[in-house]
Order: sequence, then C-alpha cells, then structure tokens
Amino acid sequence: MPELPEIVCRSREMNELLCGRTISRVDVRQPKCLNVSVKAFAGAFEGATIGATTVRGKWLVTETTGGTLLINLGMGGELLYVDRDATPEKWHVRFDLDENMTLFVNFWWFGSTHLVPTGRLESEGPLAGLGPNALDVDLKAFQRMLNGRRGRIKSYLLNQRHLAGIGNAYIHDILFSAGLHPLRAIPTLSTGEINGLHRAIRAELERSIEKGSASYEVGLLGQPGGFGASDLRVGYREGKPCPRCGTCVEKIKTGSTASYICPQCQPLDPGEVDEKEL
DNA sequence: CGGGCTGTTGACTC
DNA sequence: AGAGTCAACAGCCC
Repeated sequence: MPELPEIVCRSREMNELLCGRTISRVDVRQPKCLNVSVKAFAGAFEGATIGATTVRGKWLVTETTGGTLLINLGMGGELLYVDRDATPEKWHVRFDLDENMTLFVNFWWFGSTHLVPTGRLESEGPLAGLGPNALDVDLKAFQRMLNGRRGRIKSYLLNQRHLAGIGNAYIHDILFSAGLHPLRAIPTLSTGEINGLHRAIRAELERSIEKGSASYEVGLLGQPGGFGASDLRVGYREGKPCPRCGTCVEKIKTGSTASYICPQCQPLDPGEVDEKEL
C-alpha cells in the first residue's frame, strides 16, 4: 500500500518524466474516483501543461496550467508511464501526453484523482485539514503535538490529520524501533520515548525512500522498489524471531488494524493502560 | 467455490 | 477528542 516513501519516489519520477509535458486528452473509465464531473475534469486538464509534483502525506500534488491534480493511490494503486501502443488492460484514468506517451492511473481499491482550482489546496479538497508530512516535523513540533493528547499512539500516528504519510505498513517497524507497543497511551510516554519515536519515524521512512520504496510497489516505468521483505524488522514477520532479542514476533489485533510486534521489546505494561488515561 | 483478509479515506455515531 | 463502525470495491489465499 503506498505510503509516504512510495509517494516520495513517485513524485520524483513524475518530476523527471512528466514535468513540462502537455496533456492532449483525458479519459476516465471510473467517474466515481473523481471529485467533479468527467467533463469538468477533462476540460480542466486537456491542453494543460504539467508542472512540479509535490507530496502531501499519501497524496501526489501535481500543478498544471489547468488546475492542481491530486492523486491518491489508495491501496495498491499504480501509475504507469508508457508509449500509447503499450496501453495496459486495466486503467481508470488516462492522460495522453505529447510524443505519443500516456500516463495511466490504475486503482486497486479506494483510489481517487481530484481537480482542485489552483491556489485553493489549503481551503478545499482532501488536503484541507491534513497534518504536516511526517518527515517535515521537527522534534520540538512533535513534542508539542503529543502534549496533552490522549488515546493510543498507533491510532494517533495513523491519523492523517495529525501527521501525514504514515500507514499500516511502516508503522510496525516504526513502533518496534521506538520500543513502543501500539496500544500505549500517549500520556504514559516518557520524553525519551517520544524522542525515540520521532527518530524512528524519520529513520524508518527514509530507509525505504533511499532504496526506492517498497518492492511490492512499482514506479511509473514499471520498476519495483528495492525495499523488500528482508528490510522489515517485525512487520509481516509473524512467528519469526525478533531481530533484537529473538522472541517470536506476534500478530495482534489493535482496533480495526493488525499489528506486528515483539512482545518482549514492545511491552504494554498493565500499569500503564489505566482506563482513566485513555 | 466461497469466505475471510487486506487496510485508505471520509462520514457518521456515541 | 477519541474510539468504533461502515461503505466504497479487487484480488489473493486456503
């Protein structure tokens, strides 16, 4: 599932491959994934020139002369940049460009492509109310964010209104690196634990970005990332030994999501789950 | 063959 | 504010 590292890598590819190109034609097979009518969407982007692409959490933000294009790949969505003759079987939105090239957008689940008028990103659309990118928050700001918060650390980190870009794939190794159980109540976190968590967020996300993002996702040219199963510490490693202490990694239910943890390195002290703290 | 699992976002409720 | 639930809908696995 694309999270911040994947989006960062896709944005780099879009800047390399798409910046400066002109959109000649837009086609939509699944109007549901748009926020406006097909006519309005195509009307805005046909004839437009593509500018820079930036990242807001799990959203790709592409400026064009016809408005801002927002792409959310949901779970397992893909972008494909190919010659028109190599049109894939499955696609939901296509942008035909100059030089016979096309950008195909294919969703697995829950993906969307939005048109937002230039300059209104912060006031309307899905980016309004989104928290800062997880990699853009310094330690002081992170400490302030958590100050006075209640609830559990995992659900806080996954909430895109707080921090944008962390999803249920990278969270496992982030919490493991910080030595935190996903259900730890935020008020029970020590200053040292908060500092370690801040460091872990940066380190784990950047580790994947450096390797070109997750290997189960592919880039605009169809190339897989270099961050694979052997790079994971506890995530999706149920029954395998913890890399730090050798204890069996467990898969547990944490609310509506699953979590992979080392029960030894990420203890949930019963004294610390006092219901009054939640 | 079928049902459970996967896990994003936003809306909604308590 | 936070936690829970649901709905959107594809494909894999057993």
